[in-house]
Amino acid sequence: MNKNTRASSKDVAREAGVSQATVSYVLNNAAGIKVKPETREAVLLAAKKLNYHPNLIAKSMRLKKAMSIGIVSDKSISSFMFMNVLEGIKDALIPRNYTMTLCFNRSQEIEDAEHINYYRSNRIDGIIFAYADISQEHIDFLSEGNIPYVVIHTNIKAETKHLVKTDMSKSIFEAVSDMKNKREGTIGYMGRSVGNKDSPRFQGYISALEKCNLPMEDKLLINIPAGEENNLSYFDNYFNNLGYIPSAVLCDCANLAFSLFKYSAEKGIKIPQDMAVAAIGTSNFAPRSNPSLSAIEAPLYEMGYTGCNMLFDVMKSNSEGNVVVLDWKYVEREST
Amino acid sequence: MNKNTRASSKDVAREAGVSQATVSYVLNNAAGIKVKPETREAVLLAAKKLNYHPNLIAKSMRLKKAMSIGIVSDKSISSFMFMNVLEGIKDALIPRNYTMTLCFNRSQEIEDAEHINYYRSNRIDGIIFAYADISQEHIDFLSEGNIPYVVIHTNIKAETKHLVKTDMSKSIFEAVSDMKNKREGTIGYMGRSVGNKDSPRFQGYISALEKCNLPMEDKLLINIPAGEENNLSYFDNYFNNLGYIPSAVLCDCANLAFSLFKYSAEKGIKIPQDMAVAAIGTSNFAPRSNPSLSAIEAPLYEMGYTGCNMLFDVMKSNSEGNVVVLDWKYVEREST
DNA sequence: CTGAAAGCGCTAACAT
DNA sequence: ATGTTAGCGCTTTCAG
Repeated sequence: MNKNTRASSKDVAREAGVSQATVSYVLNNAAGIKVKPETREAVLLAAKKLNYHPNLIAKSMRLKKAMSIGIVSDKSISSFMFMNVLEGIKDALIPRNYTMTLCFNRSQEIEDAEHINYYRSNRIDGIIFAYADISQEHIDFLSEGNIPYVVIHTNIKAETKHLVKTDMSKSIFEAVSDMKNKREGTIGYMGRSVGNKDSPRFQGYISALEKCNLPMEDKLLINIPAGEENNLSYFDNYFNNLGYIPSAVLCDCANLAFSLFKYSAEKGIKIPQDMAVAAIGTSNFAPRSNPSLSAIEAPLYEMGYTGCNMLFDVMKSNSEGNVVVLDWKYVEREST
Repeated sequence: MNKNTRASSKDVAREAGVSQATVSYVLNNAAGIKVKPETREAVLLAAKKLNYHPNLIAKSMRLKKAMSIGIVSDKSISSFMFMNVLEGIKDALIPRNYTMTLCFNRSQEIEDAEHINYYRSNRIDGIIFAYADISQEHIDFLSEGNIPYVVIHTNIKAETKHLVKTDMSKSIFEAVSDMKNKREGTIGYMGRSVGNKDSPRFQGYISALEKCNLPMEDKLLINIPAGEENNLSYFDNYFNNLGYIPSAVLCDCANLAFSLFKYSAEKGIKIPQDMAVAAIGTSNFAPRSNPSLSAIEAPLYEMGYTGCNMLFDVMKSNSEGNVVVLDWKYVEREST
């Protein structure tokens, strides 16, 4: 394991009594090359005996590939989301024996950005922007420079040809109809997105109600501003104003639902018997709350996996462009 | 910028009318080598003209260094902490032109761990465990294998020779005496660590009280279990039981303090005029709350920076071992 | 002060 | 079916 005593493919060749080329053929399972079984065995044995690990820098050099991709993210991303996307990327990387190089985006100048530098100096073969804030200007720069990249984001403003984005309308519909099927009644909605024409969450709720032939009234809505998720008095107002307990409530983020759980426990409202609760949003706590939270969740892992595979397409064929839309998932748990 | 038309140092040499060696000397500011100013100029000009970026894979190969270090972390780490540690690592990496390779720790077998593989195949020169759960067995494996590593952690159980850890006692004392100096009275403590002999937070509070000659009573303490930070009824109990508003309260995590802010606002308790509040713990929200939160914070950036520099020592000299203890910092804001 | 040349460890024509 | 060999782009002795 000592750095200067590591075995090279030459050593393996000598040990196995074959040429270096044969070692390479065997160890890489080179396509279209036939190797006698006993030769193969000998090579494999020698490699094991010498504890041989191919030097990837040398391979990289020869192949003119960095065998690594750069990951650019945003400082503010939650680690839960980041890690899940990364897991997906990772699984797409493993079969290709690629690594992830973390890039920091500190410079204002695109030219000086770390990922650009890394690409130019052959340290990475392509770039994934995972939930990173990326400007149109930046994207254009990459396109013009022929730098392989993919953007993974749930709602990106800039126009880009290589994109993995998401759609939550189907899964909101799924959640709403699930709740409707389980108990007749009305379905309320709470959160910061109430009334917001541009919010896919709120709009998803509205059109789900329509499709399900459920009544839509202002009383069923309550706007709870960001940061007020833990303020239980909003719930008092909501139920007092409504005058009854609706059969279900959809929250536009998970924390709001957890807060509602607490309120309900205090008031003796049983979930899901008296009222079902579902949330739109991804949280690592959803499976562990009491009751566990049924939620409409971003396909984080798939976004990473798909995005990474897409990047390899771009790197290989210089793909013209590809926009993939992944559906969010309705994950049914105890609260509905 | 196109991959197959990138200029090499050979191209620069030809353009400048010098040899490849001279290009290398100039671009690396090779120590002990004198180059005529006009030659240097010519090289620099040619490099700029051809938009030359040295191929780091080739450099890596020649130098027999991967020029990257592996980062191993824990899935559960908060992104705020992770990112801050990473920033520190990054700043230690930049002057050395090193990159960060992200490692996932999925395998149960140490032998198969990604960072071990990466090291053996020359993809990384060393490993930083940043807030990662690492077993004694694992550390011993690294030591025996002579694999350069450093552990960065606030409280690690395993014994390790290359460690950056922290101490919060001084800064807790600082916070307590600051609050005492500002207003006479008693200083309470709340949180999950109350009564815990092994908690550096609670113990830090206890010994700070002693040093400051402040009274210590059970009534000044309240145990608020994890997950109950938003349950304001604990505060009711606390103040009712105590019978008065203490001059200050120390919370053992930031979220608890934010909750206390909310409670105080409802009850008309002015912070810091009626009661000062400080917290032990790192939160990105502390500077932005209302009032902003005085807090005892982990030196995240410094931990990363110090740990990374330490790793380079290990890689260079095979350092025998080094344990650095960094102090937490008392950051005074509006709430005290 | 600068150049020629070797060589890092690997892969892939090409030759046998 | 396997071996020979050139060469990826760089750094660095060694010569001049």
